[in-house]
Amino acid sequence: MISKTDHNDAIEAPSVKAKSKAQFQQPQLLSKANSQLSFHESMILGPDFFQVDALVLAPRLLGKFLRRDEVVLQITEVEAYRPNDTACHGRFGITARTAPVFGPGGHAYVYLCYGLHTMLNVVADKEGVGAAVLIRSCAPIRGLETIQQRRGQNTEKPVLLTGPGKVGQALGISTEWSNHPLFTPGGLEILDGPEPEKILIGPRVGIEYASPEHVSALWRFAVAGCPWIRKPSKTLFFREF
DNA sequence: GTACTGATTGGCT
DNA sequence: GCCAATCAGTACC
Repeated sequence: MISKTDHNDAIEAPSVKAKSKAQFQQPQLLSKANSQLSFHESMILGPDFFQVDALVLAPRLLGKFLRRDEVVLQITEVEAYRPNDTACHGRFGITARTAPVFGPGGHAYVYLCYGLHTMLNVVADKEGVGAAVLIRSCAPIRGLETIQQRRGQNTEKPVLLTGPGKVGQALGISTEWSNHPLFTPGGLEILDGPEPEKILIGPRVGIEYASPEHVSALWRFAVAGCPWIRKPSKTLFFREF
């Protein structure tokens, strides 16, 4: 089920595919990018979109839009976390913190990392599975002033949301947003967006504690040729779809 | 109850 | 490249 949400721009179903080859702009061309990536024509993605294996959902989330009020971000880098994955928070089983991970796909899972950073995940797969996709990086599309205020940046600097902590900060979310549905209008939403032309894959970041096969698993996905990706990009390489 | 750690970031050398 | 910040969650006694 897909529903239209944008109250101001109630246009007919957009030709999302037609825009799918839209180029991702350099930071200094942000204003131009805004006019080209017409997120406002996009529709909210329904629960079915999310209720697939995290490895399937992760690359599909690239290019999609995250919206909270006036702030709109475009997803450029993600990581998949799966059941029986020694790097997944679900490995602890259902706890107060991880309960949303085991809920039905399409909800947010937000947790605090290092006591300071709020990390946004999109819960994947069916209820009870325990899978999620971490949103690692985003391109800012709308609400630059709000983002800069939240990040304490001056307006001269480009807004680079190249890391999960920065994404959470730009959206202004806290752990209270954990378990929030992403497929209902209002609050935090995920909207359809253009598919990236090429995708990079590589190993996930910061999970050295996991078992070797999970440390080396290529479950990190990023939009190729896009500046909003956490470095080092050496660990990422092309994957043709 | 206490101890340890982390899906990070930004500043300093 | 190195390291401190900062605290909820988990493990263990």
